[in-house]
Amino acid sequence: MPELPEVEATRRSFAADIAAAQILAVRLGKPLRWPLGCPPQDLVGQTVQQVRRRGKYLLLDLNAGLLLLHLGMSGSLRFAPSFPAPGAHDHFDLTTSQGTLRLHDPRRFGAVVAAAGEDDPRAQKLLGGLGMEPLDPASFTWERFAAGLHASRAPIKAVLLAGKLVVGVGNIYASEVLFASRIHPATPACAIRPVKARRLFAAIGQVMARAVEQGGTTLRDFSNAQGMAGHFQHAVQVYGRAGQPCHRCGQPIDLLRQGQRSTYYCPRCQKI
DNA sequence: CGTGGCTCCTGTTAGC
DNA sequence: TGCTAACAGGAGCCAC
Repeated sequence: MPELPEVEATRRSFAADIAAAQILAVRLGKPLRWPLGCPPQDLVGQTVQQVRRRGKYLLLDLNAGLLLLHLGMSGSLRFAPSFPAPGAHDHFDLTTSQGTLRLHDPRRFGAVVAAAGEDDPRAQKLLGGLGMEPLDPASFTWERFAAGLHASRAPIKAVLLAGKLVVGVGNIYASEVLFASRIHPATPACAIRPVKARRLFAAIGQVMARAVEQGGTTLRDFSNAQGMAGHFQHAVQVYGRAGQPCHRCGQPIDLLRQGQRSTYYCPRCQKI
């Protein structure tokens, strides 16, 4: 579910509400992808200073540490004054003086990890190799992007998903930005012509920004921490549209599988 | 070292 | 209707 726009929409939907809140209790459900890494009691009494995002990770800055949250494939957060008893897929509750943050994650690919700070090896292991932030002009520059493309012979779709060059682009948005820039998903990154590379660079920034404005994409069940669905699914051009006509040329959208993931593209508009 | 494949887990859907 | 298999929005790890 959650790619950068969904994670950012989630962040914005509760960051102000939880700021300066004191942690009163921590409840863990079934194991997530990684263990929390400290006794839950160690978090009690700490204060949540702010909520940041790095790639698809949410970073809760505590007065004496850092809490990293990842929503994996099926995770979602909710922030509310109180909750009913936890259901089978509610695996983490952070009760604070200003409300409770609850992680719901049926597939449990998500994670909550405590670290001393961003330089803590536990945090570095997760954040260390991450690429540029597409919504941050200071980070996401054409020069670095072009150099990154030049350095890889892997299919551009795989390069986008890997998150080493640019973060936050998942399976939905990879299809969308490649369609927007008219690049075939299997094109080796280093073989993309400058004109198309320029278009891709621009499309990543624009599509991600637009999707955040729209509150993310709700294909099935995504909602932000206030329970509100996103709207970007109405702007989706190719993802999930196999067999339906291309919005640009009318040709049926096709689907190809790359590394167990499907990519949607227009065979006429997106040539290698 | 770069690259591609496998894997974790559970719910939903397509197909017989 | 019921069973089975394929597939799903992520990404670390392991072999080549």
